Amino acid sequence: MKIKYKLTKKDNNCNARLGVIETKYGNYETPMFMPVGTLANIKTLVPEEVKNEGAGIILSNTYHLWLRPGDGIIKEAGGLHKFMNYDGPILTDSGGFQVFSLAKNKKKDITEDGVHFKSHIDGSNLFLTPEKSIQIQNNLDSDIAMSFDECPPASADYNYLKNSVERTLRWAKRGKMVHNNPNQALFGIVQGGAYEDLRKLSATKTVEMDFDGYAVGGVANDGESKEDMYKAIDYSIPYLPENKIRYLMGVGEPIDILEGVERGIDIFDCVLPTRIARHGNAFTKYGKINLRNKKYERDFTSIDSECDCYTCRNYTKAYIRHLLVSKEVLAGRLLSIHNIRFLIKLTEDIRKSIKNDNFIEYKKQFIKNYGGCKDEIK
RNA sequence: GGAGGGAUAGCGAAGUGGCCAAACGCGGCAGACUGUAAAUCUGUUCCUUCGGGUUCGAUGGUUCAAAUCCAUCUCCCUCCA
Repeated sequence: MKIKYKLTKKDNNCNARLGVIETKYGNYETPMFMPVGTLANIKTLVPEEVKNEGAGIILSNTYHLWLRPGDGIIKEAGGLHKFMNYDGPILTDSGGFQVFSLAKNKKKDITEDGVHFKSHIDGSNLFLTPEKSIQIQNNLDSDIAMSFDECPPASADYNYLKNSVERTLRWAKRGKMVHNNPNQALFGIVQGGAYEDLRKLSATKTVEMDFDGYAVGGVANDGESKEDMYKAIDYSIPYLPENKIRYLMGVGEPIDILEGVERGIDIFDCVLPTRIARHGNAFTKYGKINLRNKKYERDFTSIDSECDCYTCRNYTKAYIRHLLVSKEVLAGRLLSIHNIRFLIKLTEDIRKSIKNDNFIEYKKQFIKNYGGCKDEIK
């Protein structure tokens, strides 16, 4: 069955909203954070561990799985869910972002037909098109497929963006035309940088094609300012229908999630919680902390005494620091569990606050704690 | 007893008259990370009141100038008796 979205409540003071995503795996409330498992795994974790922290939809990636092991193999395995043992909803990114992130500073050729670029694995020539991306995602049999878009750098100028937006619209149409998996939702992606007219153009034209959901893309890229990112959302949201999911791609800083929710975003994904975990950092309500720091050497308390994650219930900062300093993989695992839980708990609290009509107050309080008084976490 | 080799910053290790406060690696300390080429990358690591000060086993010497040359001493390693 294809996922369905139901809007259940709109906030009185801003664009924040509550919703439910109905799937064959169960119902999931939004706003929601989706952990990223690019290569058919949430790095260092097994599905049970991700689910135990409250995860619903997770992400995986067309480009990476196309190259390795190959979407054909995953199809043979019975689809991505079976292949990776995740019996929950999976959203697959289209590969558009990889063209941007992998081929950055390298040879790539974006044509009307598609994108020629080089494999990050062996340098071989690759050609990805909107149709190909949809076909791969069909083979993966994800629950939500994303349109193949161009994700231009934040530094792109107006003219470049305009052409890019128009091409991405044509790509979206082509992808939609070949998409024929009745159990798979297909989302369109709004581009246009921080320009109001381009976002409007991209959003209205994408919505005209009638996708199952809409994403705001091209944000949080290389040195983009926060203001531009918020503008990108503000300029897109007014043109998106209320009864469809709105997805802010790639965003996962706690404050950005709050800003996104306030502007009307429903779902988020980000590599940040798992990446910074492997690099020794933990989210806390007082900001990010680096567990490798010497000050935690004899800190025999958990990362956050109020956190209900597996890691905080069982391990101390001193222990995690020891694992980090010793380069033990368990450190990255324990921190990934905590960080994923932190963002999921954040969205749970956000939902609660919207239910209680005090989202703006909740957001204000969260931001006041976060960033300010890091030492309180000790 | 004899012959040779060696001692360099927390550790390992380059350097063998000036460009040396001394490469590089490790260790230490810190930072970055937003649709994952990331269990990665970057910075920093003698002291300093940022003017400078004190270093290359120790002491003395040669020289305008010494981690680098000479002398003596201390310790370590290898080989021969």
